Amino acid sequence: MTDAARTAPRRAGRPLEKVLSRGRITIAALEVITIEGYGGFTMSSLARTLKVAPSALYNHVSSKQEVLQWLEDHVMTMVDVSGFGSEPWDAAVRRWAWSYRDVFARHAPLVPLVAVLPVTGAPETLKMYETVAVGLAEAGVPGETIIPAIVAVESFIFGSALDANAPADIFDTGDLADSSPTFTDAVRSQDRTSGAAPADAAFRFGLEALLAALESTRSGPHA
Amino acid sequence: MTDAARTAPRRAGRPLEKVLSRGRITIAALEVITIEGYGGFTMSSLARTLKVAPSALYNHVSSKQEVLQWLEDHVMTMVDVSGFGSEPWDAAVRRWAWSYRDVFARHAPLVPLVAVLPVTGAPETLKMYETVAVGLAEAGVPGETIIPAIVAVESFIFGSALDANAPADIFDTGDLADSSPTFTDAVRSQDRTSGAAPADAAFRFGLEALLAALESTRSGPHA
DNA sequence: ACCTGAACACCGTTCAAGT
DNA sequence: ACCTGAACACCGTTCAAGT
Repeated sequence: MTDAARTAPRRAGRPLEKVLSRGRITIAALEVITIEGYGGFTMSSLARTLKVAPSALYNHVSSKQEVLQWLEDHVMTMVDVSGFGSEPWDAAVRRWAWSYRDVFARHAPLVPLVAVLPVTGAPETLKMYETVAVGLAEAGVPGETIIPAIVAVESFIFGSALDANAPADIFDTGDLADSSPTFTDAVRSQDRTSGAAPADAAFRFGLEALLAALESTRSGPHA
Repeated sequence: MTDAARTAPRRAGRPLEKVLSRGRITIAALEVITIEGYGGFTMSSLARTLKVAPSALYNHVSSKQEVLQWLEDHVMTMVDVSGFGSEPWDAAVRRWAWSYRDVFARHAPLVPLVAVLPVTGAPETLKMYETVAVGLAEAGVPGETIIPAIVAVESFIFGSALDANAPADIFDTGDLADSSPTFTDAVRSQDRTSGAAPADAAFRFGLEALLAALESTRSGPHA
């Protein structure tokens, strides 16, 4: 008999795991949001999915905010870090950054929360940071530059995730076109390389700029 | 007698402007938020400041969201674009970007709204874009690059504005330090040039990266 | 045309009472 | 230890009734 089984004995017929736990609550939250969107995500709808009274949730969670923080950490596992250790450093960063942006474009309401998410309570997020930090260190990015670089890329990603949700006509100047001729012209002639969405062209521009800056900080004969 | 006066006659003793108008509602909203913060900003508190019943607001505004969009456009006037036309292009972009980030760091809850703010209803925002677009065009940035460049810089600014509100210990790994040695090391050795806040070091890194990318797109013998 | 006051349909959260 | 049901203190928004 294991220690765990001895300290937590259970009657036969009962489920092996508690109905309400961080894990179960988190995936229920993801389920609600996938089906009903963030607008339909309430403590009530979450409780309904878990077949429990709303008040029961508060035996396991201190607030809706905390559920969202759990969800945020979970969503981080969907970000693709597989390039680190298997591809050249810049390809790995590209893969990571694009998937990071795509994931949070689908979870835009979580973006503002990231600024308040301490890594202590977000183990998956920390795991991602560690992978990226190792990747940059092995690429020869100096130690004191790694955090500013990660934060800069991440800030760009979060802003771009919000921007990815902008309607296509957000820059249509309408009847104000006369007062903003240069901007209106720029909108008309904007780069649409390979039919990419405007948000994608901007993301590529910024990401490549950040990659070039990273490249210029590298030292030594690294891969 | 002016046309305006003829078409809008008023009795003596009445205020020259209506009590409730986009302008008045906007500055009342700013007042509430400055004093009570975004958490204290409700249609009720807004109405109280304007000495009016909450329901009265709906004769002038379709939703709280719309008030926030008006506010967002107003906040844009606080961004410093004075460098364009008076400084070298890169200094002008630097001044603009830093002040843009600072303004929205103080108004972080408005950040997610920007993705849904059409320039048609945001004349001040459009004015800012026009100034920046002219600045970049005169600097020799090609027309098709101007929009992607502005969007990239802006996305970086919005993400950085959120990041500027992060607590100082957000990257403290605590008892998870063992499982993330490289990241923990990087946090310990991060660049603190001239005692700048971590968020500032990251912002500088990213902004200079974007400026370098802009520089490399310039053509011709421009200032 | 624009205001008031009452009402509606929600929220997130708390807490006594049960098992 | 953890659940239920009722309650609380709010929200944003609508609408009939007034002027």
